[in-house]
This record gives sequence, C-alpha cells and structure tokens, in this order.
Amino acid sequence: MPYTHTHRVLVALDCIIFGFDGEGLNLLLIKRHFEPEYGNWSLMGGFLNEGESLEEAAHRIVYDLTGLDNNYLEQFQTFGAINRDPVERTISVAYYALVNIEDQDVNAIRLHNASWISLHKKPKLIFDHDRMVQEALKRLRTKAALNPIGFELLPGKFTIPQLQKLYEAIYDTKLDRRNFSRKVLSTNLLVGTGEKDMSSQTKKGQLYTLNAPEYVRQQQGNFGFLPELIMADDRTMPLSNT
Amino acid sequence: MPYTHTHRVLVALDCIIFGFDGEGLNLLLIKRHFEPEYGNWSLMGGFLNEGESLEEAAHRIVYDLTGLDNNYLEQFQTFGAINRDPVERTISVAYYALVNIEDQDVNAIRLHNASWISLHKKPKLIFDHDRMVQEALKRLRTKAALNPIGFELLPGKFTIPQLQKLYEAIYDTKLDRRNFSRKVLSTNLLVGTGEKDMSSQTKKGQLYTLNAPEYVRQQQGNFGFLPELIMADDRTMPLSNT
DNA sequence: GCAAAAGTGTTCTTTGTACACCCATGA
DNA sequence: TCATGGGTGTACAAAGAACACTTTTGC
Repeated sequence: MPYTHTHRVLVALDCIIFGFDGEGLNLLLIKRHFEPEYGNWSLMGGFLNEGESLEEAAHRIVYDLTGLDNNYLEQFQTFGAINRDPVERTISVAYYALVNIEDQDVNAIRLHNASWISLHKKPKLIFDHDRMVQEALKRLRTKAALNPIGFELLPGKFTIPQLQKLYEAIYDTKLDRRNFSRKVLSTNLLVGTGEKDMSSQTKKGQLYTLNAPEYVRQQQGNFGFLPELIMADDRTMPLSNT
Repeated sequence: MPYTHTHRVLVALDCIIFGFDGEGLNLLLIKRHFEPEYGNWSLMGGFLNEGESLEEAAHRIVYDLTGLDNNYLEQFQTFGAINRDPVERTISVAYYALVNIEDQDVNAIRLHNASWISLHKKPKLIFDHDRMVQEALKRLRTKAALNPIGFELLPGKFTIPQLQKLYEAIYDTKLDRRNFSRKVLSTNLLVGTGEKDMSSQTKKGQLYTLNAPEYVRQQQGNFGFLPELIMADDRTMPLSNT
C-alpha cells in the first residue's frame, strides 16, 4: 500500500566529469542533439530508472559516456528549484567524476556528441548546469585538499611535476616546486618505479605509481599537499562565465 | 508537454536537528505515533510538496517542529537505495540543522511527540536514519573545522569556555583551555560584552557576542579552532549504536 | 655550452603544543 | 581558606615558506 501523498516527481542525475590533460582541468560536455535546448551545451545526465539506486544510475551515466566504470564518483548536491527544468518539475542529484583522460572510450564520446572542454573556456550550459559545475569545483577543491583523490585524474604512472601541475590546475594557483615535492613524498603515497618520463624534452623526471594500500588507508583520513588554506571556498573560480 | 520518461518517485526530506545543552550534542527525534514503524524513533521528515523547492521544504519541516525559522540549515546528502523505505520507493534529501536550544518552541515539540536526546544515547532509528545521523555528524565535523558555524548552536551571549565545551562535544575530544582561548580570540570573531556569566558557580567568565560582520565575512572562508586534524572523517563516532 | 626543467638542502618564520602561574568566586 | 574554574604568559617543537645550488637532457 503506497503512501497517500501524491506529489511524485522525476529524478534526474547530472554528472560533472573532470579530466586533466597535463595542463588544465577539462569538463566532458555534450552538445545536445535533442529537445529541449537543441544545440546547446549541457552536462551528461539522465533519469533515475525503476529498480536502480542513485549510485547505480550515476555510474550508468558516466559509463555510457566514457566507457569507464571504475572512476571516482561522488554525489555532492541535489538541486530542486521549482523551475530549474522548464519542461517539467524535476529534481537533479548531481555527482562529480574524476576520470583518467587516457582511458576514455573515444567512440562512446563521439557517439554522444561530447567533447572535452577546458574549464577556462566553458560555454554557457543549459538549465542550472553552470551552477552545478561551480559547486562541483568547490567540492573538488575542498575534497582534494583533505584527501588524496587527485591521482584519479592521472595515468597509472606519473611524475611529481605532473602531479603538481594537476594541483595547480585544481586550485588555479602556482606552487613551489621544492616544497611540493617534499610534501608529497613525505606522505608515503608514492612509489618510485625507477623509470623516467621519456616524453619530457629536458631532464626526464622519475615516474611514480600510487602506493595502493597506503592510498586506500589514507582515503578515509585527511592530508594536504597544499600550502596554507587554498581550499577556501570563496576563491574566484577559473570559469569564463557562470 | 512533460517528459516521456515515466518513473516518478516520492521525494522525502529528513532533517537532523542538532542542539547543544551546555554539555553535549543532542538530536531532536520524534517517537512516531503513526504507521509505519509506529512507536519507533525517527528523524523529523516529510514529503516534498508541489510548488515548493527543496530548501523551502526543509525549512518548513524544521519550522514545524521547533518554531524556529532562522536556523543554520545545510543539505548534505541524498539517500536513494531502492528499498530504503519499505512502503514505497522514496528518495530522501537530508539536511542538518543547528538550532539554539533555548529558542525552541516547547509546544511544537511536544505536539510532535519529539524529544532532545543526547547523541551518546541515540536509540535505533527507523529506515536508514541511523546512517543519516552518522553522515550528518561527519559533515558537521568537517564543516565546523573549516567554518565558524559552531556559534549557531549557542545563545547570543556565551563565554569562551562554553564555546570550548561545544567544540569538545562536536569532536568528542578534550582541548587545551589556554590554547583554545588564544586561538578563538585571534580570529577576531568575538566581541567582549563586559558582562559576566552569572550562572557560573565559581569565577564568572566574560560573555562574548559574535562580531557579526566578521562572522559573515568568514563564513565563506576557512578557519580552524582545532589543533591538528581532528576533522579526520574516520574518527569514531560518539554514537551508542549504528 | 646553454636553456629548461628536475632533484636536493638549508634557513627563517610561523604555528602548534605543553606547560606554569595567578585571579575570582562561593561554600 | 580551599576547591573550582577562568584568564594570561612563556618556552620548546613542528610545520610552512623562501630561497640557492646542482643535475640531466636536447639543441
């Protein structure tokens, strides 16, 4: 016997998919080829199906677009303004995902009319998606300052300077090379492979991998690569608009 | 013209209402006098109505129970497991509220069959409400470590030792009196009133009020009263069960 | 050899932490 | 005058930040 309360609404899920290309943070966005808002840019989303939890639906959506199913995926906020979707009352549970851009399924992405777009060049998005991106970035900054999740955006092997570039992108700032290196190594999260980064044109840095057990252990704890409190959540966003 | 997608679900809101009684953190819980789960303990909740945003619905729910409408209220997670509500598929958007226990509307509370219960003595709650409390506390800890929101739980005038007791309750720890005092005063968030706390049996401490403009300014920023990283989110919870 | 980027070390400053001591109050 | 709790100071330890120097590589 169901509840007598009658107001049932559509539940959407929208995913802010972050990728890192070695220089800056990118978003995976789709150019809609369907109504409403045909031709405009949007986050990847979908509706909650029967017999599917929110987590499962979010995974499905990210998997459909990227072909990846082992991403970092975190729910961060639910948006429920009355007219946020002009078609019909819909509430949207928003997730952000961190994906390694090298592992993506290029065909799936092309099929959905999607592109990686630099955060600095983000176009205007439909509905309240601009705000979703802003909130996702805010959350990513707080989270990455306290937990070692940045690695999710990098390939399996990476150099410390590459890791630094990533953090500089997330916080839109410059960090001191020497202090950063010392701080990262002191966490015991990295294991040197002895290999060198052959893509470099100058001195080839050492490639590291994650110390997996230590990584899992520290996922629950807190840490910080960052000097001072860069994680303040009123810092200006590296967005071209909002 | 609505979307063709057909799966529309009930949207509930559940509120974890925190109060501080001078000694420990308390939750405002209701003993249900209706089905399902008649007679069992539950968070205060309700369904989303037509023409009402999520924020508005959460405010309504807290207001109904406490008579207060100027609380700190923050959405923190949406729960959507398939069978989380045995009656019917329902997703629940959870909020936590910080209220000043002295301002409550005692009649409204009695009317709803509600009671303040110490976090340490929390009974088993219905559905997934235990987990909601756990997650709310985790969020409160992180938030209070970075933002000066603790004051929301105190009366307008309070002493520094009272504030310390509050933080000790939130983090279930002991803090050094002298270091705490120095740290708090250095934030410039407090203004001495010159008055003394006449309720004390021994030396009467000075009463302070919030430096309101500074408080608003620092709401967006970050700060920390706490030594070290007490905000680690894997610390044991001061809950009697879960 | 030179420019560019990686790797390592050292100093100074700031912050955190652990204390000791004095003061105000009521019983 | 004693027990309890508030208020202030100081000294040592740890962490953060600034900065100099060396090494590797491609041109």
